[in-house]
Amino acid sequence: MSVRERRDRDREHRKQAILDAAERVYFSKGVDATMDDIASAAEIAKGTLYLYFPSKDDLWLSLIVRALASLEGRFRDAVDPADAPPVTIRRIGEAYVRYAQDHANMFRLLLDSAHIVAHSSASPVSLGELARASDSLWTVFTDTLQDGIDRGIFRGDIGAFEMAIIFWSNTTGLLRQMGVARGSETRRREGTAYSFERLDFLRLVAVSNELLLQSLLVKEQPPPAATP
Amino acid sequence: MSVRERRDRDREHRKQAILDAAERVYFSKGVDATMDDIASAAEIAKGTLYLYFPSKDDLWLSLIVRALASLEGRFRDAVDPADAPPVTIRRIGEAYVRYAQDHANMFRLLLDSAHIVAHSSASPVSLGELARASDSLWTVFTDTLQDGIDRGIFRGDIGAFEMAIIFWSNTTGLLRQMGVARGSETRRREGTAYSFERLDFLRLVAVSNELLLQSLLVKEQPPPAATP
Amino acid sequence: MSVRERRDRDREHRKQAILDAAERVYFSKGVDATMDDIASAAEIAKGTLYLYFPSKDDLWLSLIVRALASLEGRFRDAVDPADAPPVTIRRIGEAYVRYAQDHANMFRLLLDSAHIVAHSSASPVSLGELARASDSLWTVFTDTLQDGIDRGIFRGDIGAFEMAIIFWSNTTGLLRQMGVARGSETRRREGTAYSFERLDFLRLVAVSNELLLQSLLVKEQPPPAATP
Amino acid sequence: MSVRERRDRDREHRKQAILDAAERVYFSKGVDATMDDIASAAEIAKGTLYLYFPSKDDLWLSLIVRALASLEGRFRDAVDPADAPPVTIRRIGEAYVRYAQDHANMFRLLLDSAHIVAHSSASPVSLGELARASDSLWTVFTDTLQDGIDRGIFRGDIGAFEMAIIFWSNTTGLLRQMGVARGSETRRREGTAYSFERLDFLRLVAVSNELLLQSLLVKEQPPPAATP
DNA sequence: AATGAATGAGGGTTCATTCAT
DNA sequence: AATGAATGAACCCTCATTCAT
Repeated sequence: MSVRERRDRDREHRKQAILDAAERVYFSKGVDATMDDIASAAEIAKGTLYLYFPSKDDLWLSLIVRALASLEGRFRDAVDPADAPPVTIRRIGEAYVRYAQDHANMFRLLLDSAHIVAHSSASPVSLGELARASDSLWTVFTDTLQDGIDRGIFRGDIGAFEMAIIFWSNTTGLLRQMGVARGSETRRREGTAYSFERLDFLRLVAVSNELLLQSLLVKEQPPPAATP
Repeated sequence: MSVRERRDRDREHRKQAILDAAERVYFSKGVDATMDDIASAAEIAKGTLYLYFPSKDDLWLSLIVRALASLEGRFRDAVDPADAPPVTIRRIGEAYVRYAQDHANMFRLLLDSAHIVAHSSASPVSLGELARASDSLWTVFTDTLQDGIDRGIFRGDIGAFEMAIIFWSNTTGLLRQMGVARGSETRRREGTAYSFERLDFLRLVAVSNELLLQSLLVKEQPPPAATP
Repeated sequence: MSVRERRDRDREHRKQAILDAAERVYFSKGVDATMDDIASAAEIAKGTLYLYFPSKDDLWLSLIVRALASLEGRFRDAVDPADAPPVTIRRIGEAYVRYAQDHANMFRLLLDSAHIVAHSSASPVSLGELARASDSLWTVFTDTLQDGIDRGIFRGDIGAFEMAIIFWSNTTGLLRQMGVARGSETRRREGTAYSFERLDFLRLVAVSNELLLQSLLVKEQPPPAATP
Repeated sequence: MSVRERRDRDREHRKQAILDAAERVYFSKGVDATMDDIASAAEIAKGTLYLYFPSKDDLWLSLIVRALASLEGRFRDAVDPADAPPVTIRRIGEAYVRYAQDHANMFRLLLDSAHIVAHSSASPVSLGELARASDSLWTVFTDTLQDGIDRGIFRGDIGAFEMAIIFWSNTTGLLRQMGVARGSETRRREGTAYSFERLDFLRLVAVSNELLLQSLLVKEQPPPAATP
């Protein structure tokens, strides 16, 4: 049994090492990176890749799953049961932004993931893992929101999952634009009228999330007379 | 002179017909569609494509430009100078959502456009056209917002362009998730805990944009007499 | 009849104009020039080319024929019946060298002609014209040499045609090397030990032809006493 | 270490086998032979070619380099230090002619090489190898001539390299004409007045080289007593 | 388990030639 | 006669995947 476990652990180490290499390669070449690129970055033979991943698409998917898991870790670290739900939501939002900054390439991969998945012919197994990782990530978020609803802090007329999507989409949308802006900084050829790159996206994220958050709070009922 | 004009018009018709074909092909095969695919969809020889577009990348870019232009048309139709700025913003938002529904494939193309541009080696000419189309689109939006700021209806502490980005990112982020959900409806293999596809994204868009809008309005109504 | 003649002359003019264009294009692009290149240099439509030449190969062949004819003109101009054969031979040699200098591109074409002919699928008609032009050119040379042999000035143990080939090959070989050298001047990347380009090829031509010429002369038996 | 050596040797064998195939293909199709032609002649897949040569141009260049090296081998075999320089020059000339006869297709390749190089976009590495092979070949020739000059056997007023070029051009020019003649034998459609193909080119080479050689010898025999 | 040589199906692009106007 | 849009057969090269060692 121990032999079997040992083997499994070694195998897992190898897989992770390959994914590390794939991550580095993704950074410089994006999804167009070839299996040769990955193999040489991992310092193994190309054929060996196929001993650990059934296909290129599955390899990318595994990398996405890993990125989702690490993002989820950040989310979980941001959650403190002692905090009030709105505070936790802010913390998660900040954790997301920090992740996007700290792991710019993995964040880029997550942004690309829908695209990658859509064009991939990965195995059902990998797709299932992806779905599970994705669900698990959303859970952190929705649990907090649901808690807030249950405790009467957030409005009850919008579902927790709907709220989660609003926050997620807003933040991701902004961070994505930020990436586009970054890209255009270096690739720019002709001037455009608007300068994306001078905007302070991170402030925008904070501001817009705060706006959303305020709107989702149950308005503290002011003393009866005060309301018109 | 008439001959020349006639030829130009025919040529433009052909280009549009090719772009129509490319649009259909994009719908089924995405950016990985080949020139062969496009040619046969357009019912012309592959070589003919190169009489109208210098390269595959340029063809995609032209398609993106066309999509941006048609979206801009929708935006402009939604603008009525008689409306108050907040109303116009709502109208534009609704127009965007309708566009995403009516032209799902073109909307998907717009979502992919950053990705496409990033990986393209299109001619500077095409890239310039894209930049122009993009600017032109943003102008509709920012002009309205700026007008609202100037008239004291929107807060003055956030720039019109920043506001535009907030709205754009929020709406686009949600619509993108909606696309992901749609996609997973057909590709789904294993159940996920959350059912994206049952959400009413369009209501989410309306709700979240309304939240943002309310937060951007100048709250305090000046004393009645002060308003001209 | 006059109408017919007129038409023929016009047609010939057109052909020459096209060949002029082809010559210019050949100068800049070599044999890889496309029919589009030639058509646009000639300021006519591509299809029109096919009204004057049955194929691209035939067009190149016609150009070669024209180059041979013009070289032959130079040769004939160099011949003065009053001159002694050795003088004429020198004159022809000089004319050849001058032609190579004055019409570098046409000379290059002649050097390439064997290559072009070998890979061409030109019509028998064009090939026949080429053969005739080539024969005609050689005639100028061989007639002179034969005359010299008949008059006892040149050795009788080598045929006139053989002599012609010796001169031709020697001169052409040197001029060809000169072209290679020229080319390498601009294309050079790494130093080679020998510097072709510093050689005075034209002097080499003169020297080596003179050597050959001297060797072909019947040694004037010196009057026993007078010559040292 | 032995494994590595073994692999290197195998690899070299493969390269040579591919070049052998390319040589055969060149014989029948010239430079226009396609990679498909070469691959099927070598009985390997097309993609495999690219494991051994970075591009088609590089493959042709390698073939040229190999031809130059084998010609150089012939030259070196022809050189016997015991021979007097004029004898060595004759031997080299004969070796050249024999090479042109024994390896007609490789000789044709060498004749085409300037053309090929001019139109190639081969890697600097390949171009460098070509330059080195070319230099090395010329060295055999020029060393002998220089030796003759130093020993007072050849005239001192013409450089060794210039002499080499004279011989080379003369011989190559004749052999080239011979090739043209050969070619026309098979491709001939209409009779030409002169029958190249009946000429004894090899005798012409010998004769003309002898003429050149005689002219380069220092004529005046020093007074009998002075010679050692 | 690991290797890396070999495969071969495409993909984008070019261009000589044709043909309807 | 002249046009130039359209054709489609090639061509070079790439790269995910396989398989003998």
